[in-house]
Amino acid sequence: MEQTITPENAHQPQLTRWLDPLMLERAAVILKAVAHPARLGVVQLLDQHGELAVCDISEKLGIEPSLLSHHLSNLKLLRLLRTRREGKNIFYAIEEDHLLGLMECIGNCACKF
Amino acid sequence: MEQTITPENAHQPQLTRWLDPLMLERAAVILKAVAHPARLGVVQLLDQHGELAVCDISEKLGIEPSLLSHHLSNLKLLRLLRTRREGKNIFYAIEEDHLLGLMECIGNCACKF
DNA sequence: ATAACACTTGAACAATCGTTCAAGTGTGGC
DNA sequence: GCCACACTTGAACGATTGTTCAAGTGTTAT
Repeated sequence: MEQTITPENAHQPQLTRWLDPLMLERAAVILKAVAHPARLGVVQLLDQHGELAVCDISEKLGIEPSLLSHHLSNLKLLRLLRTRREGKNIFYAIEEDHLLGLMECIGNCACKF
Repeated sequence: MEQTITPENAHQPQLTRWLDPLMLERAAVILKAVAHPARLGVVQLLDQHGELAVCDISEKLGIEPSLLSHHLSNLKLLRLLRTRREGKNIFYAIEEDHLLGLMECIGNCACKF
């Protein structure tokens, strides 16, 4: 049932990269990992501050340390964030720079709704 | 527990857009909507072909029409896709162009894992 | 050694999502 | 009208996620 191509309905693909089924799986895993308001908030905060202790993130986002820790470990497990201990505190920062490109795009998308 | 800013650890935010809590919610909704291998596959196919009937997508992705229909209606509900009926067929196409920017970014991100 | 702080972990439960199936609507051909 | 095709819908149920709570580890200070 595909349309026949004529000059009027000709279509130019815009994606430069073709993702095979395995890549689609991986892409979905990464998207799911950030597809949560709290986790998006974390990424945004870390972009602003570069590095933050868990208690600071907890306070700024109004999320219980325990719940936040679960969210953070999700992101760390996928190597989207990294940690550094300094005394009693553990500082989180963005590890995967492509995350910011993603955030920028989703920002553009979300602002239209 | 925030770090004091000195020239050595100074940090430049990279995001140009600040998303408030409501926007973070919306962004998460959109991300969740695409965060599935089948739905990412649909977006990719539609970028390639411009417009496709459900039976074509079903065949190309190897997904049962019923399940595919559920996925498609998710995406349509959020106005990420649009439809057009022609005879017995219903053609789907990408409605929200920002989707492609998102796909491009997630492609870059996923290829590193 | 004890206590306080910062954070993590795991189990339990609730909430959401993905999939299947059976029944439904809309369209075109005979 | 009847049938076949293309697709949608809704209910059911399993699978995955999100959240809470109580108990745990590691660190510093006294």
